[in-house]
Amino acid sequence: MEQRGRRPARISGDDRHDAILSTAERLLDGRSLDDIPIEELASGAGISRSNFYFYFASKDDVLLALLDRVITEVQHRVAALPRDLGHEPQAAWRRSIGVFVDVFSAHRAVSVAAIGARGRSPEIEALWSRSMQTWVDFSREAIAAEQARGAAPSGISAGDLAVSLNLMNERVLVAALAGETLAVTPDAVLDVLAGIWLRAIYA
Amino acid sequence: MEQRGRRPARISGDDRHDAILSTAERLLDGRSLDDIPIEELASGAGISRSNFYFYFASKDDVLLALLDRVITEVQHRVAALPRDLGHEPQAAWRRSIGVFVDVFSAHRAVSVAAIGARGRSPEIEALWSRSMQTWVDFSREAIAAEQARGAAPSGISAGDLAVSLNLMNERVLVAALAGETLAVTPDAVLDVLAGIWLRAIYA
DNA sequence: CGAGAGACTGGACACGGTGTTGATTAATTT
DNA sequence: AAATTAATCAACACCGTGTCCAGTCTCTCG
Repeated sequence: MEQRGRRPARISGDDRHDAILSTAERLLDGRSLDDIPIEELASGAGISRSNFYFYFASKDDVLLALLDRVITEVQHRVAALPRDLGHEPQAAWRRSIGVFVDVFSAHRAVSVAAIGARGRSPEIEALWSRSMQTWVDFSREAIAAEQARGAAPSGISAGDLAVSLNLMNERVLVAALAGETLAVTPDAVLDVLAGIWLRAIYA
Repeated sequence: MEQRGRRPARISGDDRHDAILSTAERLLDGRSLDDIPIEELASGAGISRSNFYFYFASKDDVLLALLDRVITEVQHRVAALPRDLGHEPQAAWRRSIGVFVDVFSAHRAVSVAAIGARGRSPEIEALWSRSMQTWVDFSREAIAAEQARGAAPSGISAGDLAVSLNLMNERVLVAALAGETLAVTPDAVLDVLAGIWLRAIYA
């Protein structure tokens, strides 16, 4: 997602780009993106407000880049997971869910901000739902396989289960990370989610 | 509601108030609140933009009023539910969930907009989480009772289960109502949610 | 070394939306 | 008919975004 037309040696351009990103991630800790004027992102990165637009088209564009990093990390770790559940399905499910909990927890501010920005930014919405789609597909196939081999009952379709459980994960995790009043405590999240998944899938 | 006739000096005021509300609900069908300028709410209600502020402090204030109506309706119907599950617990759970699905589906646009506005409006956030709290309390106690009488296993705490399942309902329902690409079809929502609740609670 | 190319700045500006003020009109009470 | 109060609107001040551009700094290469 980079268009590099900048042959010349000066590297500082990329530095600035990254400086904006890290400034954003830092400021995002404690404030919502709406409350952060572009001026502040720029000055935090040591450049002027006008020059900000040389690197990003908007604040949401910055958040998009930030989210992209996080999602890439998740995808890598998900891809490294075995496609079938092995002989210890319960532990395998737990490990899968653990990937999300781990990565999103490690980027708390970005995750929370990105979910909040879904409503106003089509790009963020698109990136997010594209990723969700792959995770849902992954889950659906695994559930279907368990149902096919008779290990799981088929009262609820694998597709509906996969969608609902993934949406639950999203919401429960964000609530915990955002410190909402109604949330599971962060260190219990994995246990609770994994527990519900197993019960919902194997009944 | 009373005070019909010629007595009250301020008939038109209340009319305007309501006109704004219904204009908002109408416009909300298809557009997000951000995309609706106050000017349009005002003109839809037959008044000038400035005069809008005589009735509401902001757009979010309108949405708050709208949401309040919906939540009041839910609370009434929830309150009418028997506090214990009777001799047909499964049907009782399904009925409870059905209340939410029914009411929020009947006010699709408002529900979706309100959830989206939680991020920026503390009042909406407060109203919503206050309501969520009562539903979570309701569920938690019912689950705890089932666990106490040995009908449900206690591997996951009643509190965590109640929070997670309610958050799942919120997310899955909104996804369906908003027509997100990743969603359960609206008429399957109740079956799927009830199915997962029962499995998660009774394992 | 000095010229040319980016990178970068600061300031001006148009725009769109929000929220406020104060004067004004209309309805009602006394 | 005077006083009161509700309702209304036009005009204004404000804020953040995004655009533009003329000018400056600094690196690199011929």
